[in-house]
Amino acid sequence: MDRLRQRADFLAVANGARANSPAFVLQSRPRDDSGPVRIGFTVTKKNGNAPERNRIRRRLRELVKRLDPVSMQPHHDYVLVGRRDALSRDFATMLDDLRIAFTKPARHTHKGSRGQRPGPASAASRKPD
RNA sequence: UCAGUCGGCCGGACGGCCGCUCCGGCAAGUGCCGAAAGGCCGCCGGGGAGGAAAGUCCGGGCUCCCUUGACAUACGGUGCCGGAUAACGUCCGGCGGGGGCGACCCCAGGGAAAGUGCCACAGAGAACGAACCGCCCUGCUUCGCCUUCUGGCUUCGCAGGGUAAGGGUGAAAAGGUGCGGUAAGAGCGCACCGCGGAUCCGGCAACGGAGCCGGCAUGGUAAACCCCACCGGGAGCAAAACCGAAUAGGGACGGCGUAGCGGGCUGUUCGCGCAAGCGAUAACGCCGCGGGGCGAUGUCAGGCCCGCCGUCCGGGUAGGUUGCUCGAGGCCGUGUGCAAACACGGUCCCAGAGGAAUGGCCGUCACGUAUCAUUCGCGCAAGCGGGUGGUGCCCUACAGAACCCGGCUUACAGGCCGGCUGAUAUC
Repeated sequence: MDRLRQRADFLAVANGARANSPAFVLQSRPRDDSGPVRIGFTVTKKNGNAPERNRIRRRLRELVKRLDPVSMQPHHDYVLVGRRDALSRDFATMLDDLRIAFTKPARHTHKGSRGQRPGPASAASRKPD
């Protein structure tokens, strides 16, 4: 799994499918080549000052690390857009949110319709595998 | 002990699991990604946010541009004196003014006799120095009284003059206080204070002190214009250097071909001319007796230009690499200096990311805080202070390096240390 670094890649993914969650928005886009899954992170300035933005990005990155790689579609690009709730939301709950978000845009990949499914509010803490 | 003041320091600790990034060493398929430049992959060891990394307000280094090297002008900045420094608007030590019992704190602190402007309201008057109420004198008139006198005292008013003591206005009223003086007054005279001048003494200087002289003349405002002195070329690491595609476009050479196809422009007639062209012309052809209609925003032939393939050259973009961390560097010691700081010696290498690493999730402890229980001391009591334990909260404030230094400013939970001052108590 690679990181997304070029600005052009971010712009391309931003036009793809979306899945919303209280702590983040997941954007995705299939690629033509057979490269690995790539993922990038975006936290805008309206989410807080620099230490808070750093913390949001680090928690999101840790979520992706903990997630089983199987749940992601092969040769797709993903972008996680952070929200302010990512600072305080329970980590195990966010992990469930992300797992659900990854299953969602697989059905609507081509239409680009924004699937909207908030994660379960009270999630039992699950073992992160 | 309490209150205060100044300065310095810290800004959670330990552990577990899983990671990120850089450096060094070893290993390394000629492996993977990419057209290339270039990048990625293993193991071991080590480093990895701050006192403000922030605001981007000053000063530098460095890079490029321009030449401006100097002077002048414009613009901007600085503004008591001396020192420190690469430099500064910073720092240190003094001076002057103001505040505080004091330690100590604050100061946009050059020039108002170069010039211009402004000084609201109130007030008579606010700057080529002012008489509103007063006070005083003289003349005239008038009321009353005393009287021997052409005299004296007194009341009202008018006119002329003197006056800055008193009242009133104001942020500020023309030196202040006292004594003398006077019709009443006034630096009119004198003493002290203030102000100004030159002299002398101390100090590198800002400035301070002394006696002498001057009778006071220059009100405030320069964070109003201005004057004086000093300083300043511009842009900034997204600077800049190197490598460098795809695609489009530029140039050179070669190949194929000089034919066909596609696109664009030209396209009438007559005369002269070999032609290039020049001149004339709506003037041509057909139908029609004619008016008129059609050919015609047309077409053929011909001419000119562009388009193919390959190699190379040069410029630019995406992208990549460098710049990128050894520095006016940190720590320790010695010396000089009141100090800021400087010199010498020793020692250490201490973040280098680039959609941006330095972390995520937990556990234990400490700290803080809220509440409950219990206990101790003081007290009649209400209550106050302290200890222990449980639980909850915050599980930490302000805040994230972005080329690098020196400063300034601003933000900051909580805590530690030291100097000094005042008050109280005790000896």
